[in-house]
This record gives sequence, C-alpha cells and structure tokens, in this order.
Amino acid sequence: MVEFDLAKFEEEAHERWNHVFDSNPSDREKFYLTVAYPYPSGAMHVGHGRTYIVPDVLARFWRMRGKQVLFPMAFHVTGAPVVGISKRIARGDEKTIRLYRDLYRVPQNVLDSFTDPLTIVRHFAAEYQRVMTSCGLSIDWRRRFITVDPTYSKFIEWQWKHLYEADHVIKGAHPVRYCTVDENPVGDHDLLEGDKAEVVKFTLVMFHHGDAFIPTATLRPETIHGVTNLWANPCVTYVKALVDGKAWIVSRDAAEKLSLQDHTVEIREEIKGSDLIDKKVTHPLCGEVPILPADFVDPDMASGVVMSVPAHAPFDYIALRDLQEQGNYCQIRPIPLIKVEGYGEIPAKEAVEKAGIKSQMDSRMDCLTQEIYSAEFSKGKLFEKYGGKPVRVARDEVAAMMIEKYDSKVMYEFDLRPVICRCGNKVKVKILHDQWFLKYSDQEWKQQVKVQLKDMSLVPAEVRAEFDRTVDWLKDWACTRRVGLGTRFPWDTTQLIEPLSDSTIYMAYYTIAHRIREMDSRHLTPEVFDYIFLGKKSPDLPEKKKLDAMREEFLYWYPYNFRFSAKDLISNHLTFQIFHHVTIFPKDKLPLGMVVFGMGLLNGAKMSSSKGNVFLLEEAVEEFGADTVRMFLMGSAEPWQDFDWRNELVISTKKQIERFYNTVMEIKDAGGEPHDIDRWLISRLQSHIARTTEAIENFQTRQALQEAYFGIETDLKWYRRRLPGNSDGSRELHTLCSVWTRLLSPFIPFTGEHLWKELAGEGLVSFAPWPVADDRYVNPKIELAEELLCRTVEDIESIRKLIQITPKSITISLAPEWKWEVFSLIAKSEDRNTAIKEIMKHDSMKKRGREATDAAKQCTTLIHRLPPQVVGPLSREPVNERAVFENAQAFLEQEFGVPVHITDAESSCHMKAGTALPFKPAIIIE
RNA sequence: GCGAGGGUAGCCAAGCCAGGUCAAAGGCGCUAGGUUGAGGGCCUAGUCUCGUAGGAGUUCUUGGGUUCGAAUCCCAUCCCUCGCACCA
Repeated sequence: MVEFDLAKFEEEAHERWNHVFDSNPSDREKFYLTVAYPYPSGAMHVGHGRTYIVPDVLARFWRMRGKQVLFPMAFHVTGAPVVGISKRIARGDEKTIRLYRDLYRVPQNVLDSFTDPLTIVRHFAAEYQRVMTSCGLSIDWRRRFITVDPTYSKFIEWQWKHLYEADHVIKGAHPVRYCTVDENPVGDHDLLEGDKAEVVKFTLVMFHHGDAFIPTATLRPETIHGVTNLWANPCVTYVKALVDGKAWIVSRDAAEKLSLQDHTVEIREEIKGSDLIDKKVTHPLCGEVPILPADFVDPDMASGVVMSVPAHAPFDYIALRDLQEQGNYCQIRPIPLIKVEGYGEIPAKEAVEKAGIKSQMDSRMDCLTQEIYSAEFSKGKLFEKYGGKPVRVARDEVAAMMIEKYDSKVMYEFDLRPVICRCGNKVKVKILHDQWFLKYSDQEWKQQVKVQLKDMSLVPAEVRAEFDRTVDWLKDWACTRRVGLGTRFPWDTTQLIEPLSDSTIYMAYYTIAHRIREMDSRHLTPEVFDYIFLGKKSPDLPEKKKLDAMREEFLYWYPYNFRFSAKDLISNHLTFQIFHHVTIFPKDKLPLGMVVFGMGLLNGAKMSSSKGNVFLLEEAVEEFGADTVRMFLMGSAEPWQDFDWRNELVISTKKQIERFYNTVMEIKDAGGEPHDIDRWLISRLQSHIARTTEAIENFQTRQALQEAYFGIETDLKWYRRRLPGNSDGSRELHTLCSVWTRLLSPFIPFTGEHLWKELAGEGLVSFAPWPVADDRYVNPKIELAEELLCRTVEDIESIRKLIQITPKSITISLAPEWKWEVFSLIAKSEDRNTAIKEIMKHDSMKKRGREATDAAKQCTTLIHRLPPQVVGPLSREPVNERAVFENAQAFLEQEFGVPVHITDAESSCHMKAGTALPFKPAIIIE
C-alpha cells in the first residue's frame, strides 16, 4: 500500500494533467467562469490562493458534471503602481527592496532588473502562473495574455470607439494633485507624505476691502450670517494680485495655487499681514466686520485668510475669547445662526467650556471642531430669519447663490497637510483640462445596467442591494491618466486609458486570446473586432478564416456564466463591467452572474503585503501540500465570508485528508456480503451526494465539504461500529469509496487522482462523472430503524454514565400499541395543543384516564424534539421496534458487554417500563 | 456623515430568510481514559449550572414587543467590519 504522501501525489498528477484542461468549443454545453486577473506586482499570498481556488473548485465540479468548462487566466499589468515600485528600487529605497528581497524572495540578480516596470510584472506573472499551477488550478493557459500586448491594445481601442460613439466618453476638467517642480500630476506612489489627504472643495467668500477682494476659504458658506470678523496672520506676507483682472488680497502661497486653478494671476505688491489687522471689510450678507490677528491662520491653507464664526466654530470662539481677555475687541459678540439639538444658544462656547479647554493649542480642539461640525451638518437647522433650512441643504444653496451673486469662487485644497512630493516640493491642486471621463452619471445608461442586474444571479444574494446602490451613486469617472503602463487614449495619445477602464470586457477577449496571437496587430482594425464580436460584416477583412474561428469561439463561450471577484470591487470594477457590456454587446451576450469574495485574515489580522502580514502561497503549498491548502481555504469559510488562516487549523486539515486517504485504502477492497447496515450506508450516501451537489451549485464550498467529508465520515464510523466483530465490511464499500473520492476531488484533486487510479485503474478523476443520487437506493425504513437504534444507544450511554453502577443487564421495554396511536394522532393534528382534548374523547383512551393524558403530554414533547423527517414517517406507520432491537441484539450486547433483553412494556412489572414511548423505549439497567 | 454587512458558549464558526428538529452542527483549545511504546501520533469520552435514570434550570450584544412557543419575526440600543472613487 502506498503511504500518504501529498508531494508524491502532486508530482504524479501534474504529469498526467499536462494540457488536459485546455478547452475548445464542442457539442457539449459550455460553462465559462472567470476571475479577476491579478496585478502581478508581488508574490502571491494565501489570500490570493482562495480567490483562484474557489473558481477552480467550481470548474472541476462542472467539468465532472459533463460541461465544457473554460477557466482562463491573464495578467493585468496596466497602471501606475509598478512604475513607482521600479523607481523606488532604482533609487535604492530600503523599504521596497526589503519587501521584494526578503518577503517575496526575489534573487538579487533579478531584483537588479526591476528598474524596468515591465520586467517586474513579467517576472511576477511567471511566478503567478507557476504557483497557480502548483495549486492545481485547471486553467487553459493557452489563453494567457498581458494587458500591454499590442493585440490587446487594439481590442481596447475598439471598445473605446464604441463607448465614444454611444456618447459615453466626454471631456472635462478635473482637480488633481500636482507637483510644480516635476510639472506632473502626482500619484500615490510619488508621495513622501500625505497619501491620506483628499482634495476638497472650498468656497471663497469674497469680502470687499477698498477696491480689492479679500477671499476667505470655507467649507461652511452657510455660516456667513454669523461672521463677526476675519482672521489674518500678522506674521505672514500677503500679496495684492490681479486675479482674472480684479484685485485680490491673499497669501503668497494662495496666489500660486490660484494660478493652477484656472485663474490668471499677476502679483502687484506685497502686504504685511500686520498691516491688515484692524482693517474693515464688508460683505453683503454680514455687513462690515474687522480683520483680527490670529497665529493659527495657515498661509498654506487655501487663501490664507479665514472668516470667523465664533458661535459655531470652537477655534474662532477661543481665539476671540483670548483677545478679549487681554481687553481687546470686547464689543464683539458671537452671532448664533444654527439651531442644533443637544446644544444651547452658542454651541462652540458650550462645547469649549464643557470640555474645560483653556488654550487654542489644546489637542482636543480638532475633535471638538469635528464634533460640532458633524452635529450641525446632520441635525442643524438655520434660524428662521436665515431661511430655516437644514444645514445640509443650505450649505450647497448658499454656496451656489454666492457664486452667482456675490463673486464667490471655488477653490480646491487638501483636507490634510502637508502633502509632499518625493522631490521634496509641496504638492498643490491643479485643475487639469483635457481630462476624459466615462459618463457613468448618464441616467439612461444606469437604467440599462439596472435592467441587466435584475437578470443576473448574484452570490451571495445580499450584495444585490450594494450593486443597486452603486449604480445610483456612480458619477463620471476620470478614465485617462498621464503616467503608468497602458493603452494610449485614441483621441489624445499623450494620455493612457486608466487601468480600471481597460478591464471591463476582457472576459470576451479570453475566448479569442490564443487565436488572435497569430494575427498581425496592425491588421486588427475596429472592423475586425466588429466582425468577431458583433458579427458585423465589412469588405476586405483580413485572414477571414482565422476571424471565423474566433467568431465561433466567442459565440460558443460567451456570455460568461460567472465572474468571481473581491467584495471591495463592487463599487468600481464589478459595476463598471456591466456598464461596458450593455453598451457593446447584444442582450444574449451580457453577463449572467457574479460571485463576490470576502477577504483574508492571517491569525485574526487583516492580510497586507505592505505590512508584511502575509503568508506566501508557495510556502504554504510546500509546507502543507496543495490539497491541504485547498481544502483548508474552501472549508474554513464560504467564499463570500472572511476567512482566517491559522497554521494549527491547517495542520488538522492535513490530518483529515490523511484520514480520508487511509480509510479509503483500508476499505476499498472489502469483499463481504452486504447486510442491512450496508443498505443503510448506501441509502445515506444518496443524501450526501444530493446535498454536496446542491451546495457546490450554490457556491457553498464549506457546506459542501462539511457534507462530503464529515457527513460520510460520520456514517462510516457508525457503519464500522455496527459491523460484526469479524467483518471488514462488504463490497458495497467500493462503491462508497468511488463516490467519496469523486465528491472530494474538486477540493483535493491531487489525492483524488491518486485514489482514482487505485480505485478505477484508468482515466482521470478530473473528468470522471460526478456521482448522482439515486432514489432507488434510498431506504427510509432502514434509516428510521437505524435512527431508533442510535438514539437508544445514546440514551443507554447517558444513563449508564449518570448512575455509575456496573450493569449486569439491560432491558429495552417497548411502548404498547395504544401509545403509537396517541403519537400518530398528535403528530398528524394541525393544532397540537388541542390534540390532547381530541384524543381523550375516544372511549379507548377515556378508560385509561390519567395514564392516557400523561402519555399524550409526553408524546407532544417528544414530537417537538424529534426532527420532522422522523416524525413524518412515524405518524404514518409505526416502526416494528421489536424487530429493530432483536436484529441489533448481538450488537447491543457487544457494545455494552452485558445481556440485553427486549420486552413489551405492558407485560413488564418494572416501574420504569411505564415511561416507554414510541421511538423512545424504556431502558432498565440493573 | 452616507451606503452595505455583522455581533451565537474559552476561541473560530453553523443555525436566522421559511419561529417549535436548539443547550444550539463542525472545528480549535482544554480535561480524562485508552493505545506495549519515535515521528506537528491515533482512538474514545467530557467541556453553561444542577442532577445516582435518558431530566431540569439559565443562555445566542442590550432593552422592549409579537406569539401557546423566539437565537430565529418587529422596534429601539450599543459595538464591530467593509466601500465612499480617479486607486489596483
């Protein structure tokens, strides 16, 4: 007998699987599943493992069910991150190098070549393919491509032509992070600091000062009515500049920023901050107010001047108070304008005093500010005299009104500072023109997507709400970039198509990927793709034969049946792809279903490559074996749930596989004659087959394993316990082994192949027929009898444990026939509460009196406790309990090591005998 | 803040949609016993409280409600996780 050795099984299987999963159109029904292709910028960890193993299990399952299965894979290499990585490696960034050298185990000579971004993705794409193969993924690798292949770019260009013609691509302006030294937009990877900072939209409230404007930047324009003063920093140098031909007074930093945001700016003169103090300014909505000094005003924050609303802003309140305590500006009073539940007249004052804050520098000030802003935004209402509207409504209305009537402008600025480019310069916000958008805001387009969503099957069902909401919420998407790898944007070749936008219909490309490779990319005009995907004929198509073959593949495979992807992609990729599909493809080629994954944890903490909290998939496979990794990942949680990788649990998974293997090897050649217990085993097996099948059809890998592994194992344990001492089991066990191996082989294909060779001799289990539950083998009577026996054995055990005497004999006393009548009447009755009354109306029961009522009550309790699948048959037909126990007498005596007697309760004089109920005989241990 | 999901025994986790099969599957950990004995062994039993007869009592975040009956349905509450975009 071959010892359990996963490494050996893996080697054997890989040899036999060479190219067997390559899949071509055939006369069988197809099943096409795709999973989000990886961005290969680093090594695979066990979290990735799950993402690709789930579809593989499904692919293997449907293949065994006789479908023509397509499971392809490609690599997404477009985008910016890898460009940043290569730059960091080139300049010797320690952190990056450590990650790649130590965690991802890239040899030094390879690492040296990583200064070229394409080399990085090519290296890891090869790694991915190698590790995926080692995990046993049944992928058709002929169809592999990467997203910078020239043929793929042609395909993307074709797609965009259609989007453009459908009016979904528009040009606009967009604020971006921008470095004025590099003269380039700044991506995440180019930042030294401030990667959390977001661009927010400030309203510039324009105060008049002589012939000039003093713009103050605010997020709360509705508070204009409560302005008591402005704040300027006396230590800062301001400038007077002509902005779009009109004089503005702003900080020097602000002047430069404004020039990046669609304003012409000419600086005319410098003004010391101290010269502004005590000057008066006016605004039509709040009248005349003074400018007061404040150190906290940051010249790098928007315009460098802010308006002060001491009633509602803690910073303003406390700054004003400080000045007043020195005896200045005592005539200024906070002007409240917002009523908010939970606060009195002047919320800022109240909050500051309640918290006992003494100084502007108090670290709690930010929290406090946040708290008041939130409360006012969510629950606040303007006073009646200012319109009485809720703050969240008034904010936008006031801003719009001030822009229209009072010269206000919008200014973009970061919500956090500093934001520093890796060149060391401060990053600013620039409004970029020539920015292209996908018009996801288009209501009609949204509507088409919604219609399609309705027809799609979504797993798990709960995510439907999230999809619906995402469609409603999507705004225009900036779809072109200036840095990174990717396909050139057709209408502006200085820009690239953004990586999420080039990954929306590539599932269609898989169907032709292995054939289009043979074509010259220069021949791949839009007309060619129109023919392949849409069947549109045009003259002079090149290499018509090849095109026809591709058209045939596409028609056969498309649409895909299921797409698998991570949960966090719902709000972009998974939804985008529906948008693009509905535009380009006809109804019968639109996606059919999606499965959304949960995320991976490592020992309870979120897996993250950047934090080093990952376990590499390759290491896992080496240490525990591919089948172990697969079975653990599939069995520890359902695909859409989060799973937690813990080594000690993985170890026990390996033991389970070993136990399965050893059991099959032990019992497969048993040759005994079948008994009743064999019929029981095979009967039970049918429901395990049915339930496993149903679970996998519903993507419940965990449920399926529970059923296919533990369900059958538990039965087998009971079976072997029930066998007479001298028996190894019957030849039925061979059937069971064959079924069992096939049920588990999608999960543990390597062990599966090895066992299948032992069992069947030839052929691959990967293509063996999936077991089908056969009703002819289902025997409810025998299952019920065994259930009765098993329950009785459990009862005997629990009594024996409790009384702790050494028993000399066991008597099983069976309930009389009239109790079966009672049982059946109660079980059948609609209302089990009134059933007792009904029963007592019968004369035969009346004469038993109290005894009958008690029995009825006990039966009611029992019926509630028994599973419905037991109660149902019992109510129709009593079990011949005597036969069950007499057949099992030898077994019982062997189990308990004492003589076992079977009696009728009615003829017994033992006081316990009266407690006998149907399906629950009285047990007397003496 | 907005949107989606979730809180079950020492831990992980099933059950909840279709209320009585629920003191609540399975696993891990722990405890005891067995295994004539190496190897991240294997097997059996126990693991809320009480109980010398298969039982009873109190549990499923918290507080209410509906019901003969609630882990499951309704309302409220507290806490947690994820997404909120130009980033794959």
